Amino acid sequence: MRTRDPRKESALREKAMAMVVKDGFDGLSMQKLAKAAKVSPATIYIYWKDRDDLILQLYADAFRKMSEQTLQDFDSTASFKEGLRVQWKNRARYCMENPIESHFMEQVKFSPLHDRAQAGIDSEFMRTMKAFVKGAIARGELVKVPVEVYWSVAFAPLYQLVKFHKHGRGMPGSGPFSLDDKTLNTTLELVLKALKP
Amino acid sequence: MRTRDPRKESALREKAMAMVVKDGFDGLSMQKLAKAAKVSPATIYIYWKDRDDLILQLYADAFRKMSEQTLQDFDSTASFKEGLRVQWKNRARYCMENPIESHFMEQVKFSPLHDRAQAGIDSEFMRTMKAFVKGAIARGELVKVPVEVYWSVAFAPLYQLVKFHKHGRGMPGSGPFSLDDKTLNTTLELVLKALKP
DNA sequence: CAATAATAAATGAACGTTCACTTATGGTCA
DNA sequence: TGACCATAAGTGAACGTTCATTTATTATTG
Repeated sequence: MRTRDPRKESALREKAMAMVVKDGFDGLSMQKLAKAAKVSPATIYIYWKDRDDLILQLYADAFRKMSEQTLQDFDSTASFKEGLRVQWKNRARYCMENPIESHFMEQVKFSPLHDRAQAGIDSEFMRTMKAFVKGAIARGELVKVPVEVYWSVAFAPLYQLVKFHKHGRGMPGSGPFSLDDKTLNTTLELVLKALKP
Repeated sequence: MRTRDPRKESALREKAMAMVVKDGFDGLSMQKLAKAAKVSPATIYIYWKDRDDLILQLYADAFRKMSEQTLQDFDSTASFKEGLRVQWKNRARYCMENPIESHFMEQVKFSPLHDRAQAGIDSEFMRTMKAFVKGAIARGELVKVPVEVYWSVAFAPLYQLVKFHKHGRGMPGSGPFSLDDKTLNTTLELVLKALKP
């Protein structure tokens, strides 16, 4: 029995995400992907059922990786402030170190595939995050608000900063922008201020 | 000389945005669009140069409308708090009253077309927003931070709430979610707290 | 009548996917 | 050890369909 060549699969994964990031989902054609990864179009269908299955699996794997890295060194018994700080640092680091993968995730998030992509994921991650919020509220370290309000205030600013960074510039008409530790901390402090009871 | 039928153009505009919202940019095919708007495919090319031109013009018009509505009743001499409140209310109202149009804008924003789409826009809107921020900082009503940090904290939470609302549910695994005035105000208060010096 | 709107039909290219086929390899038996 | 076989990996060319766009022609109106 012939064995699979793992380099083929990883080449396909890499090129597929790069194509989506560069040209959107329109830009991901199976034949162009095959050419970019130097395999036959038919080979893709050995690894994935079809185009959607490929995208969905790429998303699921990226999500798993992002989740793990975001909760690295996260101590659920620590204070809210410390917990959120760790999550911010980790998430920012993940985005910086895996720009294509994280950009790809964002593309899926804002596509009609997002529902199906999220559906196939058992989210330990989400459960941990929610427990963190509930605990912090119970201990009086966090203003008592619906979880959606919390999420919007706690993380949306971070995502926006990362988006500015990825784009290389800030507001339209502004000069170049690069997300450094100082900017990240400044923003985190504002968010912590907002969420303090 | 024969005159254009404005109903054809508006049908095309409406159906085009609806198709992008429903199925993403993959889903916007010129032939399907023609069928949906009950015109010949060739008719589309009377109104727009090509597919990209169509999308770019739809975006430019939507952006203009959004800008106008966001700054409706906005008084640049009022306090920062009141100014931001007006902007939030207006923006939220625009999104609620024009769900397809605003969703379409978001799709463009997260697509590779975004740069070209923004490039063709003379943004009076952005200039007003920036002047508002600068003035508020100068008057000591707003914490002194880079404009990107301000933007991330001041508006990203609003966009996230609208996204939850459009999606009809909050965090994955949570129940239904609907953005009401109370939730909007709660979040705005948190943001104002964050941005107060 | 001149000019433009609007169309039906057609264009070649690109799409996702499959088919018929070849190649490589771990296990089996000598 | 080495020949052989079953099995899955991998391929190039082709499938029918749909894509964006154009062409040739007709319809409408200032």
